[in-house]
Amino acid sequence: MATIKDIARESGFSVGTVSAVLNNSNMVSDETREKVLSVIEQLNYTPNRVARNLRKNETKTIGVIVPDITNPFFSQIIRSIFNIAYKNDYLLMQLDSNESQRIGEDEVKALINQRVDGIILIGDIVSENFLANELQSKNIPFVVIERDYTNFDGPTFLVDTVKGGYLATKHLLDFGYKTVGVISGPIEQKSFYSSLGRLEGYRRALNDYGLPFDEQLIQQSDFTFDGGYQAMMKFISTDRIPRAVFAFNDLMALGAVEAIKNSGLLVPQDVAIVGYDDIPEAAYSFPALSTIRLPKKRLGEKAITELLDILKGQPIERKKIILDVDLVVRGSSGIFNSN
Amino acid sequence: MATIKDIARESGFSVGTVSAVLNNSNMVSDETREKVLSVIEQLNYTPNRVARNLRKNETKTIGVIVPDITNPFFSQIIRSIFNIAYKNDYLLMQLDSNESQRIGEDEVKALINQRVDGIILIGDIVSENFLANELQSKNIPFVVIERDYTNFDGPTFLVDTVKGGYLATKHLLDFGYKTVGVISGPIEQKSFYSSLGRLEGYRRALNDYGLPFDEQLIQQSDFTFDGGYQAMMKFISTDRIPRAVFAFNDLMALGAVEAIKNSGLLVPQDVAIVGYDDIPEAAYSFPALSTIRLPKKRLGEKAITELLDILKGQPIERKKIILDVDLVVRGSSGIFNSN
DNA sequence: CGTTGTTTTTGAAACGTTTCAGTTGTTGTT
DNA sequence: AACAACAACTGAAACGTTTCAAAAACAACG
Repeated sequence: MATIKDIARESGFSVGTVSAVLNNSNMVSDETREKVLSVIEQLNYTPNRVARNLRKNETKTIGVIVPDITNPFFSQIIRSIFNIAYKNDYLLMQLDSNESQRIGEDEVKALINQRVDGIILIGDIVSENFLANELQSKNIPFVVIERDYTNFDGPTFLVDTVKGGYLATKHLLDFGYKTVGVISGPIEQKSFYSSLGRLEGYRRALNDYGLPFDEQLIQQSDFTFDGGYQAMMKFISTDRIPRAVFAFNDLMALGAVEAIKNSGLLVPQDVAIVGYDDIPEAAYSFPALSTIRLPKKRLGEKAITELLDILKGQPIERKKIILDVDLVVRGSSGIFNSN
Repeated sequence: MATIKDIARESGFSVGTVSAVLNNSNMVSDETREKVLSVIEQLNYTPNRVARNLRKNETKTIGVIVPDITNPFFSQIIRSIFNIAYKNDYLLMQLDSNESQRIGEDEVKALINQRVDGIILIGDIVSENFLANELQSKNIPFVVIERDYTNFDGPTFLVDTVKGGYLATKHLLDFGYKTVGVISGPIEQKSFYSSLGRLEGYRRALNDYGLPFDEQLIQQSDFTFDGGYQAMMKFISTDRIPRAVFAFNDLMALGAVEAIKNSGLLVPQDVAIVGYDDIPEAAYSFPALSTIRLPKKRLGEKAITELLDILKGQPIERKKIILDVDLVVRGSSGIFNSN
């Protein structure tokens, strides 16, 4: 492959001049520029990014890690990140942590070795400690999406999960249901944005309607289809099946619907269901799933825009951005009133 | 960040020796190795990949381009590629061509500038010409998945689309249906693997059952949910609605199901449906969709394995690998017999 | 026709590695 | 004690750019 030296030799100018042409420096005469460009054309030369990267100490590359690239929720975020990055002449190095923190931390190290210019962590990729020691203290530019680290106050992009929980619950209560079952994800401190927040919203809605919080109505599950199925089955095996159920993600909601159907019951006539995430499946399932829609695209856009700003040298603002959510009403929550 | 020179200075050895330690050369004494490693540990040194890349003229990076990263079909392939690449110390540079050949070709150029070690093209990313002039003639190592270029006989990984079409059609014919409608994608030469092949399988099945091919029963569409909906509506507005329909992908099949339901008809009682791809939605929809399953994971694994072999210096075999498909029977094709 | 100022071009250093010919040190053999 | 053989280490070149001080070329002026 032709190098800048070949261009210099063939065109009769020095490498410095050729480089100036390549970088549109205005310190080069039009005549020279023409000549150099024509030789470049002729030799089909394209600059070696690796060499440039070494010299400029930047790679025009951003690392992105998600827990599961197969999950449409993440791939939609990634797509919006990619589009903006690409427009700004950045490419994405994209890794999948397989939902494992160990792998995730390994991957962050690999990205640092590669000298990516910045990193975007989506979801639960690394531990608080790792974040502090390997990322913050080493001054690696990075932003976080959909994970709220207690001791990190840098750029974080979240979604109003409490409001989401509130909206979903209120929607069901508005039909007149007096008890609303919950199929939650794992409940631990670190998962505030996936479970605790939604649960808080649920409590507030109950409270606003003067209804009591009943521990019995909470089934803890694991965010999978099967998990949702099992959890719903537990409800069904009970003497008092909740007539309305709020599942903390769509996959579990779909599992719950399946369980209801298999038990000879109808959605929403016997049990009304609301999910969370608005994955594409929600629209195709039958009955189509009422759910909470997150601004996935905007989440990605905000995050990459912020990261690019940081890379441009803008000081890092300590901030957590919380985006709004809304309710999407479809068939699964129906209009049946229990009064 | 510490460099190899810092390690050399601190440990009292030369850069050459430090480098030898880093590369596990056996030309260094155990004692020296220990000392060097301890300094590395102490200074928290990690080698700069960019510099190494420049010197070794390799980047340990593979570029992957898909038409739409949001499509689970592609993201599943990518995941299997990623896993194997990562195990072999390669990272993925992943781009999305937005279904546009112009963008796809642009992206390939960007990857070449970045000096990725190899490229994987999934689906219809670049034109035949571009493939020949920018990839083949420049000796860039690459493999192709799910696109059959007529003039390219290098490593290509396909799926037996004719068999897929045959299986889907035969499945419907086995219920006793005498006419099977088709909702195809765009029919053009380049799209052999998406439409023409399936159509060929369809014809063969009809033929085996002594049934005539009827042009009227083919609705050309565009692989989207809406397209499937519209196409089915056209069938329905006809005097003779086909009692069985084979849609060339699951998205169109789901759209068709929606159209049928909205017309007050039932699946599969009134119209039986078979799709193609086996996307996750197929399992969650109601009724769950019978479809043709492609070995997505194996497709990715075979492709990346081959590419890695090429990068290891193995001669490029001129070959097209065609993987097998199978039929997944679910509710949408039912067991209703029209006899 | 010198002087000054401005524009354009040059040449070499630098980025952080790997590689390899050459040097030094050690051990063994005669 | 001289030499050979081998092991361990060194030092500098090389990878292909960008950057920048310095040189060269040109223009304008008195």
